[in-house]
Amino acid sequence: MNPRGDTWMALFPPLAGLPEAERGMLATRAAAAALPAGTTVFEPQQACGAFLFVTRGSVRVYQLDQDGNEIVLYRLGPGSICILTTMALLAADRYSAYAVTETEVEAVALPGPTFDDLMGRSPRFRGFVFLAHAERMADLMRVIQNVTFESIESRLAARLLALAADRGTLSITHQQLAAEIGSAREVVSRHLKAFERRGWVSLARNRIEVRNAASLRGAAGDADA
Amino acid sequence: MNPRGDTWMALFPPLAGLPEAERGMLATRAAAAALPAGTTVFEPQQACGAFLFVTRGSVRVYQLDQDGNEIVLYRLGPGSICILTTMALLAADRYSAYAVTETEVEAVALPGPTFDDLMGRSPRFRGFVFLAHAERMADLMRVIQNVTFESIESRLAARLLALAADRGTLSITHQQLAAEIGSAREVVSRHLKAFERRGWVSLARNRIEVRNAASLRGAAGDADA
DNA sequence: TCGTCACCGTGACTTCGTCACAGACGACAG
DNA sequence: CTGTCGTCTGTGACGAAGTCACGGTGACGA
Repeated sequence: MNPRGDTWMALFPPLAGLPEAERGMLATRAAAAALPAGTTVFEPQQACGAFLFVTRGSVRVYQLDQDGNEIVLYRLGPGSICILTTMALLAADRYSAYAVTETEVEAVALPGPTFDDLMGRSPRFRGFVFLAHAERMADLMRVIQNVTFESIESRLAARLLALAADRGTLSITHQQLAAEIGSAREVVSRHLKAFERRGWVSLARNRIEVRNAASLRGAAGDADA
Repeated sequence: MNPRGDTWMALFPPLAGLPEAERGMLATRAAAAALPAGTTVFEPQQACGAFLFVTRGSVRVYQLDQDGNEIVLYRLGPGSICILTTMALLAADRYSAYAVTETEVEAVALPGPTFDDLMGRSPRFRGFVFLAHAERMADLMRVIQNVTFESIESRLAARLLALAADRGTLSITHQQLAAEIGSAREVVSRHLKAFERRGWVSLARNRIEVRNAASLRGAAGDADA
């Protein structure tokens, strides 16, 4: 049923301490699923009825307003669970958030009843779920901190570094970058141009190369934490 | 032990469906507490070790940056639970949020072990807790939506209406109002002056009177949702 | 009555968001 | 190879919002 056995559990350190019986439940009741890049995983007024463990790839969760403005709230990678579907599952509430796969994503789905069973049976599993909720809550609070108190320049620098990771170069448009930090394309373009003039990055269509990460880190300051 | 018996549970509709045994646990294990106005309930690096039901009064939860800038995240009133302490209790995570009582507050505290016991025992109680988490998460997403996409004027109008409720007048400084919406005092002062010129409010030291709620509602637009 | 202190008003300036529009690049068909 | 087309990027102009500096003013106690 699960093509990779229960090895996916290794991606979730808090699950390591679960008793064998509960690991067995996870292994036998969970079903793996693969989603191509660009799949809409979640949007308002429509919920997926399972508890999802992400085992590979990346899911971007973002907010939209009615004019199409966008801001990225957080990303889910291997080892994360989708808290929006959990909320929708258990609290029947509705959010104004969207989630889309950025790459091909593999996830393990736990049926609602099994999830609830585990929540009742296992203090450790409860701790795991609460921890995940706490992390997402912290993500949202970080976003609020950034948009409210940090300058565009520092947020942009921080986000460039985060997205480039150690690859040093990234394929992204200015429009997408603006959506990352909840700003406007023109504003991002101007700041990138300024970064380029200072020799911190090189710009080309759809491509940004980080040339001086140290300076960017300095400009990032406290942004993103 | 609990001076008001278990009548406080009536404030939490989702608890109504709990079996008698679980209501009994809540009634006998929970302890009431009263906090004077201005008490710091929560701040980073320091957690209170219990699960809190607010039964009277109002708690303001807000974020600070290092320069003293402030933004209100949400309020807890009668019928709300304090999710930050829950998180701290179960996930041992730390937040950059502060919580302070705005009025005298009465709360019912459930010891950690009893909370965990109930979480394991009662699917309904789990649903209740998840619903509370979902509501706070929705609050944070609303804050993000507002600070990112809404104008100061609409946010200010919306917040004036929310704070004035139906009393029509409120005692608050421009500085506090700025903290409500995460802006600066001067900006708020200027917009209030504009509102006054339009006859929507009257201003005095420490006092704002709403004179034309309909116009304010119009200006609020989609802010606060 | 006189400081003192918090609160409020205002001008000047910077940063950011919005609008309009002009180039520039890449993919692709003919 | 070349023209076309859609997307991406650059830029000026302007309004909205944040920052800084400073002055006025009302409440309140010494």
